Amino acid sequence: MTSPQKRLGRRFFRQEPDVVARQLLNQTLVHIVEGNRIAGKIVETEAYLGVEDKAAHSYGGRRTARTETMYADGGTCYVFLNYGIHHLFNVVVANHDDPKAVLIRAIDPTEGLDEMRQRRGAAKSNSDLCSGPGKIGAAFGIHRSHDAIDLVTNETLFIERTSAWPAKFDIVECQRIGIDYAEEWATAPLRYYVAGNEHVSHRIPR
DNA sequence: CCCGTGATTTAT
DNA sequence: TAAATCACGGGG
Repeated sequence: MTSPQKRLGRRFFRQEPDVVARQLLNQTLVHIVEGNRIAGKIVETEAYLGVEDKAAHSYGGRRTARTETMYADGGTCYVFLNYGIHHLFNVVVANHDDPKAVLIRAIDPTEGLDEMRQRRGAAKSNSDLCSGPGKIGAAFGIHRSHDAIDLVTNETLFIERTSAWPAKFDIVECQRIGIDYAEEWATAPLRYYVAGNEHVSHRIPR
């Protein structure tokens, strides 16, 4: 059962990306598929700062068919296909026409593990189900038809508040993954994860 | 470590 | 119209 007031609302998502990225840790992503709840706690995120950030799709104000969603209001979800295979789930933050986002990189799965396993196929252990952004897209059954959905009002895809702020756990900050092309932005400490959590993605930043 | 994958973007 | 790029993951 999902009470509407348990969900994260517009005010939460209309903050800056580094703030939302930190505060999303231990909140719960929910996707209802054919009446079943697929859910888990977010344990790793990355902030993408918008027009100034060379790692962001919206760098320099780039506005194309794909990046258009980044210009939507905070709370909209931005899903894009990466390397031709992986569907990456992001949350647009800040305000309309200010193209900032947070990438959800790892989740501690809590509900619907059997359905996740069916979609992930090869995955065996729980910590292999959602320990990376592409794995999350597969495990949660998220694809490009979910792009531009409003997480604040949508009936089947949303984020529930399961953690208070300030957080009662330690947060590790380090550089983001897979953006070596981004020059001085490649080393900015915009990746956040729950310290010691076994579900974070294991790739080491160089 | 290396490489598939294919839509999107950018260069001719 | 063609080429390059890429918020990754799986198998060695």
